[in-house]
Amino acid sequence: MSSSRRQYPFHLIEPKWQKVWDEQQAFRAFNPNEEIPANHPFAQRHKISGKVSAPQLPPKFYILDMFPYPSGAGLHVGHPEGYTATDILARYKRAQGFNVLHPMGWDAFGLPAEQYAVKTGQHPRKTTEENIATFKRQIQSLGFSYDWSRELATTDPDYFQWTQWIFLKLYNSWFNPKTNKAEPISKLEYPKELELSNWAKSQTADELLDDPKKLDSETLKLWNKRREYRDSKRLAYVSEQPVWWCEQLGTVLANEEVVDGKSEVGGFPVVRKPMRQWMLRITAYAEKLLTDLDTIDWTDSLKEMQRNWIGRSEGAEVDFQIVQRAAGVPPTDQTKKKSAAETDGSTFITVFTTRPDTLFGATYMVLAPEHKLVDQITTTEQSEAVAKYKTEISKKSDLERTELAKEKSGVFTGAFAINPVNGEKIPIWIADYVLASYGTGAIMAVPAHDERDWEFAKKFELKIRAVVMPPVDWLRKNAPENWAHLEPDSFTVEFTKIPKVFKAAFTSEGHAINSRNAEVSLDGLSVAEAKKKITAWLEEKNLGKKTINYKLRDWLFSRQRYWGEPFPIVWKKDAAGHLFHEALPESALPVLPPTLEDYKPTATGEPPLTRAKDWVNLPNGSVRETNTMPQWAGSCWYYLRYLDAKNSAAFVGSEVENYWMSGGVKSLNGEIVKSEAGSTIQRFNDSTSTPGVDLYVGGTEHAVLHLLYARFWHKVLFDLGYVSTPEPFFKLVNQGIILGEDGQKMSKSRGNVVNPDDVLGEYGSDAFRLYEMFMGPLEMVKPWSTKGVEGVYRFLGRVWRLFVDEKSETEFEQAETTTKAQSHQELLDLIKLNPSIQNVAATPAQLKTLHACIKKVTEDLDGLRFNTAISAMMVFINEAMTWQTKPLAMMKSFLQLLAPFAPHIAEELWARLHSTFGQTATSLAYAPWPKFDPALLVESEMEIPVQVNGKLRDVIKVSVNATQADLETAAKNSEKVKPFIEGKTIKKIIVVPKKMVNIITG
RNA sequence: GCCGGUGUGGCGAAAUGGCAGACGCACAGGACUUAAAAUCCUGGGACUAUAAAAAGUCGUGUGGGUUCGAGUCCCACCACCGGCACCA
Repeated sequence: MSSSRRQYPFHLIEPKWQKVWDEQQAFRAFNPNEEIPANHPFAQRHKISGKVSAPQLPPKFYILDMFPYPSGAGLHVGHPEGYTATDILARYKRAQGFNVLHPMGWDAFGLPAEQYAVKTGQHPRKTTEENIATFKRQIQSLGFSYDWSRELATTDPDYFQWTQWIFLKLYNSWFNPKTNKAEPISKLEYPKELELSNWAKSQTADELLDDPKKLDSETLKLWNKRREYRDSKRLAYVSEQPVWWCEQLGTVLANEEVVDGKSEVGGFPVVRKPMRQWMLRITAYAEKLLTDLDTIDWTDSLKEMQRNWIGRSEGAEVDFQIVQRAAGVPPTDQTKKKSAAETDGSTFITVFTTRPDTLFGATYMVLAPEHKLVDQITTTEQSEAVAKYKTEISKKSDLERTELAKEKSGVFTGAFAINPVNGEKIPIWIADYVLASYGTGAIMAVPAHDERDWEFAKKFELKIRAVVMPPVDWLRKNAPENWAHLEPDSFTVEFTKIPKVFKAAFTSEGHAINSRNAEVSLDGLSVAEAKKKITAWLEEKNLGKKTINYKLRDWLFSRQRYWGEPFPIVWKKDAAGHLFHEALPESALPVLPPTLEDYKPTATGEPPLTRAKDWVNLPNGSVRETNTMPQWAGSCWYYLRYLDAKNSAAFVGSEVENYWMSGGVKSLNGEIVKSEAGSTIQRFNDSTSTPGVDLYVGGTEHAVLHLLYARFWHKVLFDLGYVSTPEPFFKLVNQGIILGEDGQKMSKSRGNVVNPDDVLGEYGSDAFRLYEMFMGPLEMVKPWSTKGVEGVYRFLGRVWRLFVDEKSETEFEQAETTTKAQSHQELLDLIKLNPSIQNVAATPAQLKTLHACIKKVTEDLDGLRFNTAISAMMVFINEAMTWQTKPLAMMKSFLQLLAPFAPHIAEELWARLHSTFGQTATSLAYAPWPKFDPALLVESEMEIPVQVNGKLRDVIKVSVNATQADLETAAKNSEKVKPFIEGKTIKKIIVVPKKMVNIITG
């Protein structure tokens, strides 16, 4: 990099002020009833000190960054983009008088540290601590106003004991559909057949288990059944099911961590493998997670991503009776109803459809190859083909199964089902285009109105019947030849004339045709009407019911890793040898992981923790759970721990939680409103603070992972009464990624990675911060430009020279290169204030320039438009450069505007202004934000554009008080306008007061 | 395929329906300097015309529309970016 002349001594200024802020603890945020030192700038600004309760504190403002994973590579230029935005806002809100909470911490569990441990044997904790130290140094060198007293790392036992504590809450809760919220498992109601005898009720579980002789086998059986029932209801439960297993990573992964059939981390192949895993019942919250999106201020695209991920579909479940069964199984009585069918297990297949209106067009059925009824219904003749197909499918990766433009495949089972609306006997197939994991794993196929069913039916020559009326122009294109000539009238009324097979699937909406039986007719109804009618009929006949399905699956929560939170769970055996799990008591927290010599994952999927035999086997004979929690666990609630980071008695104190998340006492005065979706949200009477985190900034990569998981945990904690808001993050903004200088994504292989340390060394942190914000709108993707950094750096140089005496700066520079003995402060003291700054009154023009700038910067900060706020300050400086005399008060105001963006240079110049004029400087960080005076912005004259027929011809100067008539006259008299209106009739003159004049000629 | 977003000078970008291109970069010319760097001043959308100026025409992805007036609103497309994708 070029070693051009330094614009200003940022290398002395920046460390100086960072040290001052640190010594003052200037950015400590104070909790209710926390001791506020009288000499703290916050105390002085708000004239409070000592222990102050929530109502006496200023209003809260919680500004949060997505905390980083401290990788070995150190900070990249993308991190400070969001951090700078939040820091500017934090400083701005502090100046406005808010009690600002702006914390930072470390999402420190994770694979890289563990992989490094596998390679070198170095404990992941050591690697993690080193990386955190690097990250912290880099972040601190940027002068962010974090309250470091609240720093946390997810790997600290003091932290993760509460992560484990929250897991216990999940474990010990269930979702009560009657109250629509999570409740303690102790309140679970058991079905009648599982009720205990009075004697058994009087015993504790341990008593029963300790002395199996006390138990007759019936009681033991019942006890086990009750446990099974209870365990099946928990929000954290164990399930043996096919999960994503990644051989290379040696662990299972959540759906959200699998992208295109590969692991999101590392891009390794994943395969489906049935394993016993911990799951979290996020699906119970699908509806709340969806509807509550309406109550929070996120971007549409982000909300849409979450909506898509949750994937709500309304439709119906329909029961199809099986009429031909595998050899050796007697045919069932076709008149049997569902309830009877349930007990014999296999006479009905239930499908899910979003188009029950097309039920009359269902000409075959398809089951997923993994569907549990497949083997039972397959006929002897077809059993070989079915078995072969199933084997083929199981070998395929999911990527191969979902490959685009793949031809449909499938096999007939030999069995048939009865279409309940028309009694038709339809074949049952299995095919991999039906997914076992969605809906019921079975579909009714309506080839006339579904692309996939159409393709399948064409390939295997299955019956196709149209039951929805397409529009005429669609018919002209897609009806068979002998129908193509028909005129529109032929199609409108007589349904019998409609061709039953078209040349393609018609999937849009239309009126129903060919859809009636003796009891019900859908013919002529719209899709919506037909759905309603047929669903009602199905429900009446006990053949089906209205249903809602979600794409969202329960969250696979265990990993076969070392470097994660151990589960606070042990496994025990009862007297009959049944294995069951049990929660450790809260007093056993934190459950620390053992130290291992070998951190390697095992090929079998046995977690590495199983190697620590002494740790795993407890003296009482029980065995520890050896899986660990995923990295997302720690990030699900860190924003709550910041509120009360040192609390050893609770994950967060309730008074503290209420102040920061609900505005403390303000929430009591606030309005409780129902959202459209019916959930309760809190709004405050004053519009200044909002429920939850007021502003959360981070990358879009967390749109469906972290942000969905954290909302889920928060809602559980809300239901259980531990937090006071239903949503954690009120406003959320995604910063756009920063590309390399070549417009490509930054990567080592491209060699276009910009190292923040280099930029800081060359231009200083104020310039770096300013540039990150000046590049463009926060949310946009934008390429890095080193020349652009130089541009804002030059701007800071101009600011500096506006305030300091150039001669004295030359002396300073000479002193710096020659006399090494002087301290930094002594060197800085050589620089004197620019004599053109004087304690005089400002001219009206100067005031106007300043107040225009205050207005623009204030409004832009409120709208997070940092780039244009910086432009406004540049305009001010360009103008101020031309002034002979610069009024002191004005220059102070400008520094206050600059301070959130470039805090070091602003503090330095602020201190100089005060000392030079014999004033005492209080910290700029707490100086009240300047207010603009609209009266000063009013002009006496203004320039008005004059158009003729919409084309600009002149700009005239008129008095602001000019009437419409004045404007008309002035416009017509303009020398430049005259040639365009001479000899023409003026049809109309449009005058927009204070805006423009438009003359329309004939 | 579906959903969301974005298209404006050489580049990053700015514009409550009312002077398109603020601000910055790059570039060009000038001042200062032995010279360079740094700094300061000036210029600039394209095209036509001109010695120069004045002036004119066109111009915000494309094509329509609404309006006295459209980058901005409406309709139909195109391109790029992001997400989802055999979810019945």
